[in-house]
Amino acid sequence: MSKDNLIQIVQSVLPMSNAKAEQIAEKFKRRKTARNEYLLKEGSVCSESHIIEEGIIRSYIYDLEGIDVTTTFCSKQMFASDLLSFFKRIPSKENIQALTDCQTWYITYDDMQESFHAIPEFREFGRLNIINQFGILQQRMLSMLQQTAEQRYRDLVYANPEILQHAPLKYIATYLGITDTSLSRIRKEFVKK
Amino acid sequence: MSKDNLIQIVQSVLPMSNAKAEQIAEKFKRRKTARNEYLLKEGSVCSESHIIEEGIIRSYIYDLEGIDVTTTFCSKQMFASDLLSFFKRIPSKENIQALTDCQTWYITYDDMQESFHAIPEFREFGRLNIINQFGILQQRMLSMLQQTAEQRYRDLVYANPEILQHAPLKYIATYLGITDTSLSRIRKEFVKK
DNA sequence: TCCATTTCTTGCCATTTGCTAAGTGCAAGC
DNA sequence: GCTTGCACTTAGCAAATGGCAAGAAATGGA
Repeated sequence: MSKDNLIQIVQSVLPMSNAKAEQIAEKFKRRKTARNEYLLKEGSVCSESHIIEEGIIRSYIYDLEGIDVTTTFCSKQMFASDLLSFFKRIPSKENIQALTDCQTWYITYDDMQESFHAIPEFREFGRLNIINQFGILQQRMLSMLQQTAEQRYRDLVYANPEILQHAPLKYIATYLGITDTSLSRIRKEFVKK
Repeated sequence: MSKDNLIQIVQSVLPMSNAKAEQIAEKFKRRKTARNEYLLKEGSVCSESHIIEEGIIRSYIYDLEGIDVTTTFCSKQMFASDLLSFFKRIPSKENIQALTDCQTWYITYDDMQESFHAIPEFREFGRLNIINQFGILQQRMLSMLQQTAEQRYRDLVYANPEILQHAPLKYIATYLGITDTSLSRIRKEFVKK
């Protein structure tokens, strides 16, 4: 029930003294979210940024034809929020939903903003988090440019096996940019090997 | 030769007084880069972040098979740098090269860092820039997930026609995630319509 | 100007992926 | 037990894309 986990996560993003890490961790509050509940619904401004302590979260949007497209899966120690909505204070196009029961640590925009200007280490911490998110997305973009759907599926299986256990196939398919039919075929081949 | 252009760009990212915008613009220096010259080579730490006043820039990396993959095209008013390398002070995997003669405004890491902690408006400006880059990448990821190569090409033609005029087909192809052969065929169909 | 190189197009065929529809298995609720 | 809905698989065919190779067109240097 202590914030030790959170403090460790903070220090893994940016090494700093325990005292400073505790000061930053103080700004976060805990929340439990039940399976299928939403952390954010499209149309509202994202006012909380979550760090996941336990559970699996999925973000998705509806495209022009009203089809649901998975934009992100998040699991332990990852950040879940719509950065664009959170920092620019604009309505979100994303839906963020718990795929399993979740425990998260979250900070509100107002608290973040206050700490951002008041605490130099928080500034660095915050900026680094955004940069890390950018790096993750950049890596994923590269995989879209270079790799086949099967390779992307293979990578996901090795990197985040727990996601596979909790997300239905159709969610994984849109995350990989293919149809559920194709993913089913890929998975069939994958089992053979 | 004045910094008026730059000041306008700063204010378009984050509305602020002329005085503040000038203060931020003061931190940037001008550079001319000749066609084919590099703003960054892989292996070195990115120590300058550029805003393009004139010209076209391409970023690319070599994948595992040594094939060159275009990660970004940048044109007027866009930002060119390897954010991961710039902010995390790690060696870059990217190469950033001028496709045409360019004029850019750039800020060094040290100057950025100093202003980031000293000037509240600069903090907001800097953070917003990263967020905007993130948003651009997110949008592009969506297009990879939902759209066909032809749709992506079509969007690029309308959004950045000047890139098409200066980048050879093979660069555009890897940017879109397809082969140059396929892009040639897509382009052929495109002309018909 | 001429040559060499690069860029782009095209054809042929293989592979991947999409689309539609049917069928199976499973779990929840009546 | 039965129905219903959902998740997943499978099949057949169509469309998109890739791989390779040849040749045309454009470019850049000497």
